[in-house]
Amino acid sequence: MNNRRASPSAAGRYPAAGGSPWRASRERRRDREVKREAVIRAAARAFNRKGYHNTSLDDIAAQLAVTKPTVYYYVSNKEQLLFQCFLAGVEPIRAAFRDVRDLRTCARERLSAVLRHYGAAVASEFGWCMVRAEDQDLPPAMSRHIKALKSEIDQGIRRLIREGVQDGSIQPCDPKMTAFALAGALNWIAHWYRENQSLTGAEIAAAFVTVFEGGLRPRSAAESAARTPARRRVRVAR
Amino acid sequence: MNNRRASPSAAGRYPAAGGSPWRASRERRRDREVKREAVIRAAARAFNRKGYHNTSLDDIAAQLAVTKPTVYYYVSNKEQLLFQCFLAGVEPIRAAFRDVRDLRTCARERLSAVLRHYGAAVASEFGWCMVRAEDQDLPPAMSRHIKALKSEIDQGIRRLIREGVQDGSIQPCDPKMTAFALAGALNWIAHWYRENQSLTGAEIAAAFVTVFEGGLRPRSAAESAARTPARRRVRVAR
DNA sequence: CGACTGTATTACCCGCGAGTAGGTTTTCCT
DNA sequence: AGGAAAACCTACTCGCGGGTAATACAGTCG
Repeated sequence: MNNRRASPSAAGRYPAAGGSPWRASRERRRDREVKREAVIRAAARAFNRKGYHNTSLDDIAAQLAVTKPTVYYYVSNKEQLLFQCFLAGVEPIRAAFRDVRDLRTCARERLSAVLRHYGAAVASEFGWCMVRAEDQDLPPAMSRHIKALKSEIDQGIRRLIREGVQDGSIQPCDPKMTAFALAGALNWIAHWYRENQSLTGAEIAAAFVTVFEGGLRPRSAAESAARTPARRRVRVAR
Repeated sequence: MNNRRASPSAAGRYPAAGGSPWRASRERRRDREVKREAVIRAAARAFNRKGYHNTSLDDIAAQLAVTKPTVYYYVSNKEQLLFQCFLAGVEPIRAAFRDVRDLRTCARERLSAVLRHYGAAVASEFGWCMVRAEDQDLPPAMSRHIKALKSEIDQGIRRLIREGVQDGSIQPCDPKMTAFALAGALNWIAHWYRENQSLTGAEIAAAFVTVFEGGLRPRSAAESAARTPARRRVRVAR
């Protein structure tokens, strides 16, 4: 009765699937790339739902209404599969950095733009894989590659922060720690966000950016008042 | 040559261990609780290093210089082990909420205090387990328990935020999103922090709190200047 | 039509690791 | 001393899941 891991279809049965290039019509056409991408996407969704280790290749195959060897026909192994999901996840973020490079706005605004795209990417179907692809699960070569890409993004954020401090659009701060805080908050979205939620990834990212930019401490007029807050009643009820 | 998962000692060999109640001297004394806690701690460290699924009970046993059945003598199964690590991880956070409850300072300062403890807990040896214990890896009962505790903490943060907005010590904001952002940034520490790093968990948490409180946008005098930043040279070199 | 290529399947192998049965040694108690 | 209980070990079982060998079928091209 404990089916938190294996889907009931794990071994043997291969039931109907969602939207896949195979579906009911038993066409055996020649759209290699399309099908390969469908495999990656199905894997990403499964990893997202149940985690990498709790997802078998049988599960993924079942999602697509095919058998396990078919999956292996399109991808060499499970690690490769995770790796591809990762790449699909980071690409939009790298694109965000490129898009923002030529903007003439202050660094803080460029950073905000990147963070919004970042957040949207993390909430995407590849978000889980991008954010949580553990290097311990992958062979050294892939692990290095992933680390390099992650580092590139981290450095990009730090640089924008440094530029912001220089052009005066960002409060002086430690770029490293600040980058960790920002990226961490956004990465964590992958842990709790599920599709068909009230907010889209972009909206969440926007809300986060507002928090980051403004900070918790009130600004301007209200500030001095808050410095000496009303003596609070200890042990508030409820 | 690919030893990213299995330690060389996985099957058969049980080499010497670090600090454990067993060590070389073959004492078979009656300190049940001490040893049980040692098992939990060893598991936490292993999970932290290699992840839950890449850690076998043989690994944990080897860390303690005992055999797998000995581990089972102190804990019923692997899931229970992860669960215990989780509990050990959350407890300090719950304590932080209790400690702060009677403070007479403004809500923002109470929140900051909680967040500092929170960050320190995440960077502790149980941090990984607390933060990343996936409900998909655990039986429904444990999963529910974990979710309840996590929710309790989330609600605690939201409440402090609401109180802060009310007493004027925190900028008006959406408590839910703000709580997610704060907790996310701190939780993420578990992904990159390793012991014997330059900063302690508490220091990192303090740095984060500073970022959160102040926000990215400059305050006071500098602010108006930053509103119309110097036209930046597009395509900055390097 | 028949051979060839690309696509998918059935039916397997096999190792790893969770979990256990049952025996052995140590310590404690009377 | 001697027996019971606690602590620990050797030596297994067994299923899950990654991966593969061999095969069947479907289009395509000569």
